[in-house]
Amino acid sequence: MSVAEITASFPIEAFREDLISWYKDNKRDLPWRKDQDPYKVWVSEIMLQQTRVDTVIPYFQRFLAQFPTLEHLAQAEEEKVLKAWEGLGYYSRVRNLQTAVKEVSTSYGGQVPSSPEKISKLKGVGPYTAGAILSIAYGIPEPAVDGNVMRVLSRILIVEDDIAKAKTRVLFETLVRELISKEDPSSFNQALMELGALICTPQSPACLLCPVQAHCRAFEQGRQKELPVKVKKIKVKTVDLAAVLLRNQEGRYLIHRRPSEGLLANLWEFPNLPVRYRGKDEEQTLVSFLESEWEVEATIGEAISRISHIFSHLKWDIQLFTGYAHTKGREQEDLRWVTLSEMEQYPFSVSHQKIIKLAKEVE
DNA sequence: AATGCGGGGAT
DNA sequence: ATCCCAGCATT
Repeated sequence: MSVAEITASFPIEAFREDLISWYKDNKRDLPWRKDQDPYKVWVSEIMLQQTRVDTVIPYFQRFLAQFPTLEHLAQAEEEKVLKAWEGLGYYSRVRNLQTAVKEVSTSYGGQVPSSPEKISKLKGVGPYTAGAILSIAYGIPEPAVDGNVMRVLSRILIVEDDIAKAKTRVLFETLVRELISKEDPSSFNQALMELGALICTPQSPACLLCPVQAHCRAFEQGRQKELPVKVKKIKVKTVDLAAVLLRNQEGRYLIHRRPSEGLLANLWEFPNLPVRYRGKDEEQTLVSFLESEWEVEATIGEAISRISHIFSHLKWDIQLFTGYAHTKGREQEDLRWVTLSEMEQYPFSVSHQKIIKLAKEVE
């Protein structure tokens, strides 16, 4: 959806007023809200990156006591600065902050720049932090889109783009440029974040207490819990497997039916097993496995292929061997010796279909 | 467009 | 356990 489509028929002015007046009445009394000193705003915004307000408060107070001005921080020993950050995490934040503060001291005469272009060049100042400092310290109507803002606006306007994607943040920045109060951009930006922190929370938003409930499309449709859309990134784990194309004297191949539950349930496959370390005697592991599992005596030949197969949540890396079976092994419902043409009747997963294809090429 | 980077609170 | 937090730099 385009920005124009999203904001069509949205009562921008009423939304602004309801949001900002709620903010002014309900905002928390936080230590970095005592004045608009750009240095203090800056420090607070860096500390608040991926870090909760309650965690930041004591760090902010100690840090400002120790480094009360930009010049104090610029001239401090890095080790002292790191010590002040100890336990807060993401330590590159504070090393970048000191680098940037030194830059401001030498290149800008100690004045934190007030243009988007210049402030964005400072180390550690990304799109969010730039907008936050510009709007809060200088009253400049720039968007400051963080996780709160994307959550709140995705619900109010029903934006279904995946907020994990980088370009979605750009979409929200464009939206905020339309919505933001030109009279009080500081309150507007902070109000969106405050709303996200206090009312429009991730799991169970307190819609009945929400000052902009009347403007919220998600609430109207009862969809607030579906938003924002965020595709969870699953760390794809690689599983190394050794498999064997096992042939007997009749030219038949051994296949096995997978368990009735779990991954690829009831599909057929070639004998295989996970190997802990790639290259560590897969052959002998296969021989032992075939013997103990199915009483098949086998000789493993050469590795003929490497098959990679990606699932949604894991990746198989299969090393395929040829093999010759001396015995038939235990008769089982889930174990069969079949010819290549008979094999066509059995369901295989794609990764094992790749093995069939290889078998046909070998024959 | 992904990934690494810290640590902790809420559910 | 999992999510997510006033994100950014690097690749």
